[in-house]
Amino acid sequence: MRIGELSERTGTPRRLLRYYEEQSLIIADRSPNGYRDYDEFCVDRVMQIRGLLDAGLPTRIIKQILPCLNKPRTIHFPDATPEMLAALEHERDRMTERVNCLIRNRDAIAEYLDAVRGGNPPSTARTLEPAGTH
Amino acid sequence: MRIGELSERTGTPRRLLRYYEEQSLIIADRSPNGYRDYDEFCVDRVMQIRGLLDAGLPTRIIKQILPCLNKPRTIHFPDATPEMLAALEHERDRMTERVNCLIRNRDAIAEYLDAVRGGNPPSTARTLEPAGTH
DNA sequence: TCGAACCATCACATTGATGTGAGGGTCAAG
DNA sequence: CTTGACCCTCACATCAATGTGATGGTTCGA
Repeated sequence: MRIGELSERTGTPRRLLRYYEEQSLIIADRSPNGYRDYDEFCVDRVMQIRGLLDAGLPTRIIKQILPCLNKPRTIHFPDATPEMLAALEHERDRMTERVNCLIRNRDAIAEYLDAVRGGNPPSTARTLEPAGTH
Repeated sequence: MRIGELSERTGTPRRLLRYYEEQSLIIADRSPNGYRDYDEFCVDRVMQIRGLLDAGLPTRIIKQILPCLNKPRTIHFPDATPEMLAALEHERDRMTERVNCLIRNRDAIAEYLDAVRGGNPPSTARTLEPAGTH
């Protein structure tokens, strides 16, 4: 499929698809005329990239992570250097922190909304502390 | 406390503390000499801001959210317009999506790491789909 | 009184993720 | 053959979150 279709199917501007390619997040074959030719698989891939970006990960990290998230990853383990594994562990922990922080604050918002709309103010004030971002 | 101490205690560059103030995320009194004078409470506040920023929320949104997250929020409900409540709901849902996406991908990384280090490859390949970011 | 260590504002630079447009090929349908 | 809808590659603009430095005021201890 060409870039226009991928763009429509993923809701992603063409500009960004080219950008993701430039950042080595996706690869595209080229038709003889030079047009990008995307695999069907790219649809999921792009959605995943957008999700990770939206979750706050930079492309640099996503590029590292993606190879481990490939669907048939049972087959070939990429060349996993110790440094790379350490980086992954670190990123996993950062993501956990992020999740906790997000959940805490989201719940606070939800609680506030419930209180405002339910008419009964929350009984106990809750203290919020974001995860330490060292 | 002055900006230096707040900077140290929160691990945040002074530049950013001034920036957060410019974005109306924190407020500082001024000493007669013009120095910023921060309340003790600002320490938590700044940590929270950093957590939210790190979680991917822009300052514009954080500014909207923060008033609802104040500790003694049992006392005075801010002027909650319907539009504001709707915005909060929307943001709450976005945060939920974000959380789900992060968890999915984090678990995939964790599973990969476990597999690599445990020596036994994962038995079932899992398909990952990020939350639709409309 | 002088210097070190604070603080202030202002302003320009950078980085990552994007927007936008110019200038120019490809190709199918009319 | 021409037109419209694609595609290409630059390349510059923007926006938010930061870095960095210039220039100068305040405070305090040696």
